[in-house]
Amino acid sequence: MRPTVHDIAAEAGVSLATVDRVLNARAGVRSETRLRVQAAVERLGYVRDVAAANLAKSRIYPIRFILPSGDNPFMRALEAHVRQVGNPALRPGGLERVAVSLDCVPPLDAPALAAALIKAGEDEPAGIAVVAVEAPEVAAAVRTLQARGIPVATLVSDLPASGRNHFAGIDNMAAGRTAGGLMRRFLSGSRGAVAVIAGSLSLRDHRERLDGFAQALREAGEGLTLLPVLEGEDDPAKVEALAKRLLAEQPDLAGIYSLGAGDRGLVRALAQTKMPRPQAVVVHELSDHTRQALEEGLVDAVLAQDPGHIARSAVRVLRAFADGLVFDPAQERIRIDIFLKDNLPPARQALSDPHLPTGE
Amino acid sequence: MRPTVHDIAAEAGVSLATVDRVLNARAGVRSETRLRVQAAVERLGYVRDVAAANLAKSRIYPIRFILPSGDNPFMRALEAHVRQVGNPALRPGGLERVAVSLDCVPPLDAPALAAALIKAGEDEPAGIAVVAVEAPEVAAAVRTLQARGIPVATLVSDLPASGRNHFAGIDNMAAGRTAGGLMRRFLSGSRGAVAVIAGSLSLRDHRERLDGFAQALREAGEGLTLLPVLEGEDDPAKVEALAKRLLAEQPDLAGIYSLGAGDRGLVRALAQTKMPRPQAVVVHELSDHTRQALEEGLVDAVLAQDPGHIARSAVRVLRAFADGLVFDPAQERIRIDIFLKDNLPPARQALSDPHLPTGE
DNA sequence: CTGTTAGCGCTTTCAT
DNA sequence: ATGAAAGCGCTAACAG
Repeated sequence: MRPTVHDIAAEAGVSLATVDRVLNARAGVRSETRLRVQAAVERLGYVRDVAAANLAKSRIYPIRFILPSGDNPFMRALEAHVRQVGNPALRPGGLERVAVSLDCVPPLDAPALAAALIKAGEDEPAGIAVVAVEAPEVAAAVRTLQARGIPVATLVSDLPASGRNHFAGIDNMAAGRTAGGLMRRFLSGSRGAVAVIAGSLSLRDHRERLDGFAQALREAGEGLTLLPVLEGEDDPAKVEALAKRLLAEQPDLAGIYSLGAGDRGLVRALAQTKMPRPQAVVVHELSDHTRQALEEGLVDAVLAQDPGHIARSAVRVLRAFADGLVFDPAQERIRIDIFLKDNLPPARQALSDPHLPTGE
Repeated sequence: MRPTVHDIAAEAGVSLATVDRVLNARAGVRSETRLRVQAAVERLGYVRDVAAANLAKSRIYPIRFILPSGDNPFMRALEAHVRQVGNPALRPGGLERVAVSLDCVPPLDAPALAAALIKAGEDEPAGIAVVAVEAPEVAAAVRTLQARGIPVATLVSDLPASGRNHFAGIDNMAAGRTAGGLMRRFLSGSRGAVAVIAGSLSLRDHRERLDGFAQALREAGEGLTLLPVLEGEDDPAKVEALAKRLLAEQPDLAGIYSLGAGDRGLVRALAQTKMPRPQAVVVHELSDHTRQALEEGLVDAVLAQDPGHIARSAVRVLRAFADGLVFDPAQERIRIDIFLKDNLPPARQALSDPHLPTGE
């Protein structure tokens, strides 16, 4: 059996309450006593049972998520996962004692986001997770929250200047480089123009992907020229218009890298065009549309990040920060997933059947 | 507040003990009473607090892992992660109440594996996780365990015929297809021979990868011919010898797919050869050697599965089976990771610093 | 500064 | 067939 507070109380010759005070670094213990307790902890190799502690505290962790509204499929998938993480009926035994609430604000609207952050902090949640827009007022809001002792994690798009506690998302520079590397190999030897369609360069993730991609393509040094970036504001209609023009007016178009959302529009343009299609098309995030486009060969690779992992990870990490505990960075690293036609995951999975207890 | 057993006892007009009996499907409750309790559960939307239940039961889950011994770097990495999952000091608040023990048996030795399985089942563990070898005696051992009520999960290499409760590993057929798809694109247009180096075809994962690869290459229909499979027994020295012969005697060698272990040998052969190197080399699993080979351009892509994820997932799933609980299949799906030079994860990460509690 | 005591939500004797 | 009461490991009043 693992040692308990009782064991270390006995070992140190003090009461439970004193042990608890030392363990939780509360004031009001003579330093000599504290040392005795700490020695006992060391000697017995005591490790706190966090589940029991939380039970005793009746502690629940209120965690607020702030996501962009709108019909970006990735964000809607993230929202669905966030709601699921917060539902105890859906994950008994899992991430417990968390009360998740969720707020959506219009995308790309920094003042609205900053206001939502401040409001989210008002009732002292255990942590706040937010898809950031890179703007001074947002960074200021994050700093204000942290000053009030509320841990903040950015999701998907980072805001390092704010000093946020954690970023749950992929390394977007690496993602851009990966896209560039794939494009180069898919285009091996051929010459031509490569287009990039972004959502908005005021999103840090989009800027970083662009930088990484440009870098990888430059290194290629081959006959590939990078066209000026197009911004489609993650809007399928705008992206479609941009892509149509591109296909019509750029006869030597060899590749397209779509690093934001709105791929529905791109896919439509590709499906309808009468011009020869570019040899390599790389997009971001798995959705019904991109999945189908991959299967049909309209798209050659999808770079993705797992929204379920992001939601769970954000909760775990914020909880760890709230409690002053360690977490495992390897487990919380969000992978850059590369999907080809051949390794597409099954479309959608529900919870496993409950395995009835033996006896029924 | 979520309803507790007290609430449902009051609602149903019975005592705590009776509620507990119904909740745990234990005998000795009149069916009329049972119905009353179940109705109360429904009405109040009661969900059991698993953490509290485990605390009350003082339950710990003894889980046994059986892995192949030897110097296969992937298996050693898996072993390291398994040991970490079982160490409460390393993951406070995480996967708690699990006592992991680990046993290694010689690779590819079915009788030894079967014996180890039977032995592992002797003291009634909560679950057993095993890297399977496909052999009748192993399947029989697994069935014996299950007949005794012990859930079994296979890791990495599956054994579906045994009726194991769960498989924690990638879809190896899809992995093979993915390798084939990459190879085709990397070789776009060129003609030549493609070699496959496996470990042993008595490992189901190796056979499945081979099948998927062959299938993808056939579909390609281009000028690529698949050479007869080589078996290197996952041994670097043997793999090196095979690869050297291949490089020397196959002048039109366009690609190599190494789907087992022993890649150290392959990398050495590639580094030392004076012949032109094949245009595309795809291997499995990230290790110091394959990572470096990727960075140096000796290898073009690494397919991988995350050993940390496999270890954690196996424990979560076995625990869910032991308790008759649901789990989230999407969370437990092991991804086929594709690593290129550009999206290599950082080499190694330790636990995050403990965030000291406020007040100290 | 330190100790006693009553619970957190659930399970488990032991009575009835 | 059902209930009362103690206790899992920890925290939180409230006394001293």
